[in-house]
Amino acid sequence: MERSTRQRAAIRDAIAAAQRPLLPQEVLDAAQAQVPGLGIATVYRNLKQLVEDGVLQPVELPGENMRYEPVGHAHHHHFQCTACDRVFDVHACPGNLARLAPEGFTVETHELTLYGRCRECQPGARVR
Amino acid sequence: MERSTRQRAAIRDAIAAAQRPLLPQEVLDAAQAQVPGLGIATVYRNLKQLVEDGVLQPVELPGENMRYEPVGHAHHHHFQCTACDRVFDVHACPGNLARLAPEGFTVETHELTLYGRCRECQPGARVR
DNA sequence: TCGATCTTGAGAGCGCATTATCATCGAGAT
DNA sequence: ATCTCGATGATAATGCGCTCTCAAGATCGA
Repeated sequence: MERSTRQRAAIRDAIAAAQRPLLPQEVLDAAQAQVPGLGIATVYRNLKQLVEDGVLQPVELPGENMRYEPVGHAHHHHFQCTACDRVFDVHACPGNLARLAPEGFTVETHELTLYGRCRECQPGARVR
Repeated sequence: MERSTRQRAAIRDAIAAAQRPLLPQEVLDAAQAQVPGLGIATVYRNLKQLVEDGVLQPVELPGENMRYEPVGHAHHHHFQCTACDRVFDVHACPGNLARLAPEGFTVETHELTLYGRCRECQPGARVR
Protein backbone atom coordinates (compact mmCIF):
# COMPACT_ATOMS: atom_id res chain seq x y z
CA MET A 1 0.00 0.00 0.00
CA GLU A 2 1.16 3.51 -0.72
CA ARG A 3 2.24 5.48 2.32
CA SER A 4 2.28 9.19 2.81
CA THR A 5 5.65 10.59 3.73
CA ARG A 6 7.04 14.03 4.46
CA GLN A 7 9.22 13.71 1.40
CA ARG A 8 6.38 12.97 -0.97
CA ALA A 9 4.30 15.82 0.43
CA ALA A 10 7.21 18.25 0.15
CA ILE A 11 7.77 17.28 -3.49
CA ARG A 12 4.12 17.62 -4.43
CA ASP A 13 3.82 20.92 -2.57
CA ALA A 14 6.93 22.35 -4.19
CA ILE A 15 5.57 21.74 -7.66
CA ALA A 16 2.11 22.99 -6.82
CA ALA A 17 3.53 26.18 -5.32
CA ALA A 18 5.87 26.91 -8.21
CA GLN A 19 3.14 27.69 -10.73
CA ARG A 20 5.52 26.70 -13.48
CA PRO A 21 7.18 23.50 -14.75
CA LEU A 22 10.18 22.49 -12.63
CA LEU A 23 13.30 20.49 -13.32
CA PRO A 24 14.00 17.59 -10.94
CA GLN A 25 16.85 19.67 -9.53
CA GLU A 26 14.52 22.62 -8.97
CA VAL A 27 12.07 20.32 -7.23
CA LEU A 28 14.88 19.10 -5.01
CA ASP A 29 15.98 22.61 -4.14
CA ALA A 30 12.45 23.73 -3.34
CA ALA A 31 11.46 20.62 -1.39
CA GLN A 32 14.61 20.69 0.71
CA ALA A 33 13.20 23.79 2.38
CA GLN A 34 10.68 21.40 3.97
CA VAL A 35 12.84 18.27 4.22
CA PRO A 36 16.52 19.21 4.47
CA GLY A 37 17.99 15.73 3.97
CA LEU A 38 15.95 14.99 0.87
CA GLY A 39 17.85 13.09 -1.80
CA ILE A 40 17.69 13.39 -5.58
CA ALA A 41 16.79 9.70 -5.96
CA THR A 42 13.66 10.27 -3.91
CA VAL A 43 12.74 13.19 -6.13
CA TYR A 44 13.06 11.07 -9.27
CA ARG A 45 11.17 8.18 -7.69
CA ASN A 46 8.29 10.38 -6.67
CA LEU A 47 8.14 12.33 -9.91
CA LYS A 48 7.87 9.05 -11.74
CA GLN A 49 5.13 7.82 -9.50
CA LEU A 50 3.20 11.08 -9.55
CA VAL A 51 3.21 10.98 -13.33
CA GLU A 52 1.94 7.39 -13.28
CA ASP A 53 -0.75 8.44 -10.82
CA GLY A 54 -1.86 11.15 -13.21
CA VAL A 55 -0.99 13.94 -10.78
CA LEU A 56 1.89 15.41 -12.78
CA GLN A 57 2.70 15.62 -16.45
CA PRO A 58 6.13 15.90 -18.04
CA VAL A 59 7.04 18.98 -20.06
CA GLU A 60 9.71 18.64 -22.73
CA LEU A 61 11.28 21.65 -24.41
CA PRO A 62 13.91 21.67 -27.17
CA GLY A 63 17.34 20.90 -25.78
CA GLU A 64 16.06 20.82 -22.23
CA ASN A 65 15.67 18.12 -19.65
CA MET A 66 12.23 17.02 -18.60
CA ARG A 67 10.26 19.36 -16.37
CA TYR A 68 7.11 18.55 -14.41
CA GLU A 69 3.89 20.41 -13.78
CA PRO A 70 0.48 19.50 -12.34
CA VAL A 71 -2.02 18.07 -14.82
CA GLY A 72 -5.36 19.71 -15.33
CA HIS A 73 -4.27 22.76 -17.22
CA ALA A 74 -6.07 22.93 -20.53
CA HIS A 75 -4.05 22.86 -23.76
CA HIS A 76 -1.32 25.44 -23.36
CA HIS A 77 2.25 26.25 -24.26
CA HIS A 78 5.43 27.41 -22.59
CA PHE A 79 7.72 30.38 -22.36
CA GLN A 80 11.39 30.05 -21.54
CA CYS A 81 13.30 33.04 -20.28
CA THR A 82 16.58 33.50 -22.15
CA ALA A 83 18.10 35.14 -19.07
CA CYS A 84 17.13 32.89 -16.14
CA ASP A 85 16.18 29.78 -18.16
CA ARG A 86 13.03 29.28 -16.12
CA VAL A 87 9.93 28.02 -17.90
CA PHE A 88 6.44 29.49 -17.52
CA ASP A 89 3.02 28.47 -18.73
CA VAL A 90 1.40 30.36 -21.58
CA HIS A 91 -2.35 29.94 -21.47
CA ALA A 92 -2.92 30.79 -25.07
CA CYS A 93 -2.56 29.12 -28.43
CA PRO A 94 -2.39 30.47 -31.96
CA GLY A 95 -4.71 27.67 -33.10
CA ASN A 96 -5.49 26.55 -36.62
CA LEU A 97 -1.99 25.29 -37.33
CA ALA A 98 -3.00 22.39 -39.54
CA ARG A 99 -2.94 24.69 -42.55
CA LEU A 100 0.82 25.23 -42.08
CA ALA A 101 1.73 21.64 -42.87
CA PRO A 102 2.89 20.63 -46.33
CA GLU A 103 0.40 19.21 -48.81
CA GLY A 104 -0.51 15.63 -47.91
CA PHE A 105 0.61 15.88 -44.29
CA THR A 106 -1.86 15.44 -41.44
CA VAL A 107 -1.40 17.46 -38.28
CA GLU A 108 -2.45 15.80 -35.03
CA THR A 109 -0.98 18.14 -32.46
CA HIS A 110 1.71 20.76 -31.96
CA GLU A 111 4.18 22.22 -29.49
CA LEU A 112 5.01 25.87 -29.24
CA THR A 113 7.72 27.49 -27.16
CA LEU A 114 8.17 31.21 -26.81
CA TYR A 115 11.56 32.64 -25.88
CA GLY A 116 12.34 36.02 -24.38
CA ARG A 117 12.55 37.85 -21.09
CA CYS A 118 10.28 37.00 -18.20
CA ARG A 119 8.84 39.76 -16.05
CA GLU A 120 11.70 39.62 -13.56
CA CYS A 121 14.41 39.57 -16.21
CA GLN A 122 13.28 42.62 -18.17
CA PRO A 123 16.21 44.97 -18.80
CA GLY A 124 16.09 47.47 -15.96
CA ALA A 125 13.76 45.37 -13.82
CA ARG A 126 14.42 44.99 -10.12
CA VAL A 127 16.36 41.84 -9.46
CA ARG A 128 14.30 39.20 -7.76
CA MET B 1 44.89 23.93 -44.08
CA GLU B 2 41.57 22.28 -44.62
CA ARG B 3 41.58 19.42 -47.08
CA SER B 4 38.74 18.10 -49.13
CA THR B 5 38.03 14.43 -48.62
CA ARG B 6 35.57 11.94 -50.00
CA GLN B 7 34.12 11.60 -46.52
CA ARG B 8 33.44 15.29 -46.08
CA ALA B 9 31.84 15.55 -49.51
CA ALA B 10 29.64 12.52 -48.86
CA ILE B 11 28.45 13.99 -45.57
CA ARG B 12 27.65 17.36 -47.05
CA ASP B 13 25.93 15.80 -50.06
CA ALA B 14 23.83 13.49 -47.91
CA ILE B 15 22.42 16.41 -45.93
CA ALA B 16 21.86 18.55 -48.99
CA ALA B 17 20.03 15.73 -50.75
CA ALA B 18 17.81 14.86 -47.80
CA GLN B 19 15.77 18.05 -47.93
CA ARG B 20 15.06 17.61 -44.24
CA PRO B 21 17.01 17.76 -40.95
CA LEU B 22 19.01 14.60 -40.32
CA LEU B 23 20.29 12.89 -37.21
CA PRO B 24 24.01 12.07 -37.12
CA GLN B 25 23.07 8.42 -37.53
CA GLU B 26 20.91 9.24 -40.56
CA VAL B 27 23.81 11.18 -42.04
CA LEU B 28 26.05 8.18 -41.49
CA ASP B 29 23.60 5.80 -43.14
CA ALA B 30 23.13 8.07 -46.14
CA ALA B 31 26.81 8.96 -46.57
CA GLN B 32 27.91 5.33 -46.36
CA ALA B 33 26.26 4.83 -49.74
CA GLN B 34 29.13 6.94 -51.10
CA VAL B 35 31.86 5.95 -48.65
CA PRO B 36 31.22 2.45 -47.27
CA GLY B 37 33.81 2.50 -44.51
CA LEU B 38 32.74 5.85 -43.12
CA GLY B 39 32.84 6.02 -39.33
CA ILE B 40 30.48 7.77 -36.94
CA ALA B 41 33.33 9.80 -35.43
CA THR B 42 34.00 11.34 -38.80
CA VAL B 43 30.35 12.26 -39.12
CA TYR B 44 30.37 14.03 -35.75
CA ARG B 45 33.66 15.78 -36.53
CA ASN B 46 32.41 17.09 -39.84
CA LEU B 47 28.98 18.10 -38.57
CA LYS B 48 30.69 20.14 -35.90
CA GLN B 49 32.97 21.79 -38.37
CA LEU B 50 30.25 22.47 -40.93
CA VAL B 51 28.23 24.20 -38.23
CA GLU B 52 31.24 26.31 -37.28
CA ASP B 53 31.74 27.14 -40.93
CA GLY B 54 28.16 28.34 -41.15
CA VAL B 55 27.19 25.68 -43.69
CA LEU B 56 24.87 23.73 -41.41
CA GLN B 57 22.63 24.66 -38.53
CA PRO B 58 21.50 22.43 -35.68
CA VAL B 59 17.81 21.65 -35.24
CA GLU B 60 16.60 20.74 -31.78
CA LEU B 61 13.16 19.30 -31.15
CA PRO B 62 11.60 18.36 -27.80
CA GLY B 63 12.98 15.08 -26.52
CA GLU B 64 15.04 14.54 -29.66
CA ASN B 65 18.71 14.51 -30.41
CA MET B 66 20.22 17.24 -32.51
CA ARG B 67 19.52 17.16 -36.22
CA TYR B 68 21.31 19.15 -38.92
CA GLU B 69 20.13 21.01 -41.98
CA PRO B 70 21.71 23.49 -44.42
CA VAL B 71 21.52 27.13 -43.39
CA GLY B 72 19.88 29.63 -45.65
CA HIS B 73 16.28 28.65 -45.21
CA ALA B 74 14.29 31.61 -44.01
CA HIS B 75 12.54 31.46 -40.65
CA HIS B 76 10.62 28.20 -40.62
CA HIS B 77 9.44 25.40 -38.39
CA HIS B 78 9.41 21.62 -38.31
CA PHE B 79 7.04 18.71 -38.60
CA GLN B 80 7.77 15.38 -36.98
CA CYS B 81 5.94 12.30 -38.20
CA THR B 82 4.53 10.29 -35.31
CA ALA B 83 4.87 7.11 -37.37
CA CYS B 84 8.36 7.24 -38.89
CA ASP B 85 9.83 9.91 -36.58
CA ARG B 86 11.39 11.76 -39.49
CA VAL B 87 11.48 15.54 -39.37
CA PHE B 88 10.48 17.83 -42.23
CA ASP B 89 10.67 21.55 -42.80
CA VAL B 90 7.51 23.63 -42.62
CA HIS B 91 7.94 26.81 -44.57
CA ALA B 92 5.23 28.69 -42.80
CA CYS B 93 4.74 30.46 -39.51
CA PRO B 94 1.65 31.53 -37.60
CA GLY B 95 3.34 34.85 -36.84
CA ASN B 96 2.33 37.48 -34.32
CA LEU B 97 2.98 35.29 -31.28
CA ALA B 98 4.16 38.05 -28.97
CA ARG B 99 0.60 38.71 -27.91
CA LEU B 100 0.40 35.19 -26.41
CA ALA B 101 2.94 35.88 -23.70
CA PRO B 102 1.88 36.84 -20.17
CA GLU B 103 1.71 40.49 -19.17
CA GLY B 104 5.19 41.91 -18.65
CA PHE B 105 6.96 39.23 -20.67
CA THR B 106 8.90 40.09 -23.81
CA VAL B 107 8.97 37.62 -26.68
CA GLU B 108 12.14 37.49 -28.76
CA THR B 109 11.61 34.36 -30.79
CA HIS B 110 9.71 31.09 -30.86
CA GLU B 111 9.87 27.46 -31.86
CA LEU B 112 6.96 25.53 -33.27
CA THR B 113 6.78 21.81 -33.93
CA LEU B 114 3.88 20.13 -35.65
CA TYR B 115 3.19 16.44 -35.08
CA GLY B 116 1.20 14.08 -37.26
CA ARG B 117 1.51 11.83 -40.28
CA CYS B 118 3.83 12.66 -43.14
CA ARG B 119 2.72 12.04 -46.71
CA GLU B 120 4.22 8.56 -46.80
CA CYS B 121 2.77 7.52 -43.45
CA GLN B 122 -0.84 8.42 -44.15
CA PRO B 123 -3.16 5.55 -43.20
CA GLY B 124 -3.66 3.62 -46.41
CA ALA B 125 -0.74 5.25 -48.22
CA ARG B 126 1.63 3.15 -50.26
CA VAL B 127 4.64 2.16 -48.23
CA ARG B 128 7.78 3.91 -49.31
C1' DT C 1 3.38 -0.93 21.18
C1' DC C 2 4.92 -4.05 17.58
C1' DG C 3 6.08 -5.57 13.41
C1' DA C 4 5.53 -6.05 8.39
C1' DT C 5 6.78 -3.70 4.64
C1' DC C 6 7.03 0.55 2.14
C1' DT C 7 10.21 4.50 1.70
C1' DT C 8 14.36 6.84 1.96
C1' DG C 9 19.34 8.39 1.21
C1' DA C 10 23.86 7.61 -0.55
C1' DG C 11 26.36 6.02 -3.80
C1' DA C 12 27.21 2.77 -7.47
C1' DG C 13 25.67 1.64 -11.97
C1' DC C 14 23.62 2.24 -16.49
C1' DG C 15 22.55 3.99 -21.20
C1' DC C 16 23.50 6.81 -24.61
C1' DA C 17 25.14 10.64 -27.33
C1' DT C 18 29.24 12.69 -28.15
C1' DT C 19 34.34 13.43 -27.94
C1' DA C 20 39.23 12.11 -27.34
C1' DT C 21 43.06 9.08 -28.58
C1' DC C 22 46.25 7.46 -31.78
C1' DA C 23 48.11 4.74 -35.43
C1' DT C 24 47.34 4.87 -40.25
C1' DC C 25 45.85 7.00 -44.54
C1' DG C 26 45.82 10.26 -48.17
C1' DA C 27 45.42 15.25 -50.10
C1' DG C 28 48.05 18.37 -52.17
C1' DA C 29 52.20 21.42 -52.29
C1' DT C 30 56.76 20.96 -54.11
C1' DA D 1 57.35 10.90 -56.78
C1' DT D 2 57.95 12.56 -52.24
C1' DC D 3 56.88 14.55 -48.06
C1' DT D 4 54.12 16.93 -44.68
C1' DC D 5 50.49 17.20 -41.91
C1' DG D 6 45.42 17.29 -41.81
C1' DA D 7 41.76 13.58 -41.89
C1' DT D 8 40.07 9.15 -40.90
C1' DG D 9 38.40 4.85 -38.39
C1' DA D 10 38.19 1.95 -34.40
C1' DT D 11 37.66 2.10 -29.95
C1' DA D 12 38.16 3.91 -25.40
C1' DA D 13 36.67 7.48 -22.60
C1' DT D 14 33.63 11.10 -21.03
C1' DG D 15 29.57 13.53 -19.23
C1' DC D 16 25.26 13.47 -17.57
C1' DG D 17 20.62 12.36 -16.52
C1' DC D 18 18.47 8.93 -14.45
C1' DT D 19 17.80 4.30 -12.07
C1' DC D 20 19.20 0.51 -9.14
C1' DT D 21 20.92 -1.43 -4.78
C1' DC D 22 20.62 -2.03 -0.10
C1' DA D 23 20.94 -1.00 4.67
C1' DA D 24 18.51 1.97 7.74
C1' DG D 25 14.36 4.53 8.85
C1' DA D 26 9.38 5.50 8.94
C1' DT D 27 4.40 4.44 8.32
C1' DC D 28 0.34 2.40 9.74
C1' DG D 29 -2.61 -1.72 10.58
C1' DA D 30 -3.27 -4.87 14.31
